[in-house]
Amino acid sequence: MLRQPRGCADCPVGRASSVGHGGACPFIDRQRRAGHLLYLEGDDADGAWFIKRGTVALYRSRCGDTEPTVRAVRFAGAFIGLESLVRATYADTARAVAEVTVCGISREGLDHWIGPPWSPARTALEVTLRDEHVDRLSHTTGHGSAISRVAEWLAREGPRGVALELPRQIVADLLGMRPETLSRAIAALRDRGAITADRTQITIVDSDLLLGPPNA
Amino acid sequence: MLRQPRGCADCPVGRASSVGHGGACPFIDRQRRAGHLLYLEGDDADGAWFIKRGTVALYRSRCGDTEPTVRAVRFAGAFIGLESLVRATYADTARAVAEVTVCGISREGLDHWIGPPWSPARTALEVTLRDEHVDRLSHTTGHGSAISRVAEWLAREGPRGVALELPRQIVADLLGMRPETLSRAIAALRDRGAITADRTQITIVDSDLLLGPPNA
DNA sequence: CGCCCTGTTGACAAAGGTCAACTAGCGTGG
DNA sequence: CCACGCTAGTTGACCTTTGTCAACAGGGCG
Repeated sequence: MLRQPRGCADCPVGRASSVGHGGACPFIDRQRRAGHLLYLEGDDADGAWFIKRGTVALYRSRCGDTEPTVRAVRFAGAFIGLESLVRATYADTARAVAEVTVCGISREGLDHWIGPPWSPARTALEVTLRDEHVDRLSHTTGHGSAISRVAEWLAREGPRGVALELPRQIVADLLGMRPETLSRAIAALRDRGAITADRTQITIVDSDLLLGPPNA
Repeated sequence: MLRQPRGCADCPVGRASSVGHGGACPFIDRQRRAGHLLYLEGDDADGAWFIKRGTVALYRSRCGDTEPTVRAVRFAGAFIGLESLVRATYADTARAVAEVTVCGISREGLDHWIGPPWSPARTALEVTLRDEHVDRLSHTTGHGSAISRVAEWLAREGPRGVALELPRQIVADLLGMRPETLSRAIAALRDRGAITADRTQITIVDSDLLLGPPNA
């Protein structure tokens, strides 16, 4: 049996690993200083962390253009990097806000720890992680003009046909704007030649023009 | 063995329930018409659904004041109401956007299906659901003035001491505003007498004044 | 002790919210 | 089957809010 750091029997991860009842926790704890970069958005998602002490900020950049903004903060008791289970790359950049203690595990270790594929809990976890991820994409937090948010959303959801089915009121809510503003943004993209749109459907004509010129 | 609807062997939930290998899926499928209310924010969270066909919109109201807005949309293959595992009440109102087929399960059934407490996958799922929920609270999507968003955030996070530890830049990102705007909002709340604040810490003086008069 | 970084304050501009009028499409009922 | 009315969406005008740019101040760390 591995020597476990003190307190692991009280830690949710330790408990789930039967620490104190003959089990060994596969997570390895480390100290990181304030500002330490845990992982970078877009890097290979090769592991996850459990935060034992301290605070971690999750940054995400919008479409690669501007500098990333904080999309969430994680405190002691949270996991970060769990997208390793369902994605090839990290969805965020994780940085320690203050000094932290994090317990890390490799992707393989995580895969093994979580248990067999198609167990109910793992299935629910994976579906939740995937949904959470696409939510975040829509939810480009206010930053960016209404037109660019609509354009990014269309570029992402258009191919899946979603734009055709959802009422404008719901789309406006998702993008954090008023129906009137959405209508104007759609009109602007139509004038730009990127889409054709009437009040019942939207078709992407030119993907380059969609995201291309915010300055036109 | 229960009779399973066709296609359950291909459904993630069915697979996780070993349908086709002697298992029975505890979820029961139902048809619901467009606009059907599946559950209401604040109601007892007494079960979850898996969306087999169609689209469901999740609405959430801000602090009870205005009418709810759509915070997310769930498509076929998603779960809704999984917060039954970690919360006493539903966090959102779920409404069918178009005609849907949803497979429902009671809270007890879900608890049993997900497997024993303190299994690794269930632990990770529960932590993820809880974090997702608090994220959503911060993430009051743009709607509402800067001052009211800051006030709600302070009212929620202040007691936990979070406001004291996070740098303003991060708080501003979380609330979807610029640091300058955050600073002005804090100054306005200080002038209102709701808080005392200098550049290193914030103390709530009068909770009523915080959320109370948006018209003052 | 001084520099740098974070936060604050001010003035201005622009983006988006609000209110109102109008139109198209759809469902309902005669 | 057609007409009516309702709801969702569009467009216009105006105004508030917030973002932007710039200068400044306080605190912490070297």
